[in-house]
Parts: sequence; structure tokens; C-alpha cells
Amino acid sequence: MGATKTEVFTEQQNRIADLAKAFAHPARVAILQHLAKTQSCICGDLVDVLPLSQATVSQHLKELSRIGIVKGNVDPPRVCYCINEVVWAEAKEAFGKLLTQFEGNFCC
Amino acid sequence: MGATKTEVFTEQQNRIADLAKAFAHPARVAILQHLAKTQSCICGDLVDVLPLSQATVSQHLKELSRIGIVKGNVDPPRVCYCINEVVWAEAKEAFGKLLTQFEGNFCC
DNA sequence: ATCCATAATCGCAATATTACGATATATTTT
DNA sequence: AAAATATATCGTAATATTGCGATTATGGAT
Repeated sequence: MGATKTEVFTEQQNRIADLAKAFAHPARVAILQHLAKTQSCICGDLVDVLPLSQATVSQHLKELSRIGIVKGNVDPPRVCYCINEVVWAEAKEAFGKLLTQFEGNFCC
Repeated sequence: MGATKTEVFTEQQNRIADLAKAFAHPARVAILQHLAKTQSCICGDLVDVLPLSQATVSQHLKELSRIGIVKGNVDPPRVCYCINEVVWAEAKEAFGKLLTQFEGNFCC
């Protein structure tokens, strides 16, 4: 054991969980906030801005890319990272829908 | 290493990450969806509804309680779990704000 | 060709998460 | 008092995540 049993959940539930993972680490929140703020998609600055090593930042960017919420354009020797608007909108929609599904019932 | 360096991030970033963790596992998404749907806060049904053991469900509920998004009322021998509207609203606000902070810049 | 800058990847160690069987706890029912 | 019910917790194993130093890879500059 130790691995999440993804097979037993719906596609939607697994996708929401994955999208949430993008925000489930403060470093990734910081990265996304920075990319959202700076109009131009600054790249290696992230390493300067964040109090983490280059290797660690790169790893978080890889995870964000896997989820799809961030995309990178290579412009050697730099890579220009920015938010993928399509997936960002998907997250907005998914969390919006999920969080309005509950409108307050005071049972406890 | 292996532990998140929470000290180097802002309170807000750490809180968002924590709130996101509530949704960062399909089982917890399923739990929250179930609690949001059923008007009465059904409790041990969760174990019947979810394809996970009682111990695992209990552990996820503990994590959701730690985050604060779920609260439980003991009514022995049962425990009645339900969504904590205050924290739910906090999540709604936090994600809403964060996800509208980006309005589309097409740099890549 | 050599050096420099940027970023990915490797390898590793520390820690966290996920999952579950077994056991403990607490209350209700019999 | 014993049995049944519901839930938490313990212990443990498997796997994932986090973090970083070192290395590699790529292309531009000297």
C-alpha cells in the first residue's frame, strides 16, 4: 500500500484531486501567484524569488506542467514558463462548481 | 529533507496549500461531495459509500478535521460529520480570489 | 574549441502519505 | 454482565513527496 487507489474513484474526482495538488504546496502557490502577477512570464527569476534551490523549483515546475496548469516555452538557454489559461479556467470552473455545491445546512 | 519548508512561505500561502490538501485526494473529494450533497450529515455511511476500509476513511476524516473543513459531532456510538460552513466559505473565497488573479496573458 | 549561463535530471536522504488489519474505546442493547 | 455497534487509534508496509548537491545538456558568447 501507500499508493492512492485512483481506479476506484471517478475521472472527475481524480482530476479535481490533481488540480488541487497544484495548489497543495506553498511553493507551488507562490509560483502560480508569481506567474499570474507578472504579465510577462518570467522564468528563472522564480529561482531568485523563491527560497528554494534551482533543482527544487525545477521539480515543482515539472509537477505543475504534468498537471497542465503551467506550460513552458524553450528559448535557449532560458525556458519561459507561464500559466496555461485553458487549464487555469478548468480549475476555476471545477472549484467554483464544487464549492457552490454546498449552500449551508447546519446539522452539527 | 523531505519536509515542506513552511517557515519560508507566507501564512496565506501555507493556508491555501492546506485548504487545497482537503481536495488533493480523490477519497477526500468524494467525502466532501457526499457531505455537501446529503442534507443530513450522514456519518458511517461514508464507509459504505467509499471503496476504502473503515480505518482509511477515518484517517481521511481526521485530516479534513485538522484542516477544519469538516467537523464532527459525537452522538455515541456514532459520529456525525458535516462540512464546516465557515471554513468552506474560507476555501471558496481563497480559491475564488486566487483563480481570478489571473486574467489571461498570452506570453508563451 | 572553450567557457558561460540556464535549466533539466540523477541520486540520495528525510519525511509524509496512503492503506489496512488488528486492537482499543465507548455506548447501547440484550 | 455480555454482546453488538460505531469509530478511533496503533502498528506496519508500501509508496510518494520534498529538498538539494552534483551532474548533464544545450546553446550563446569569447
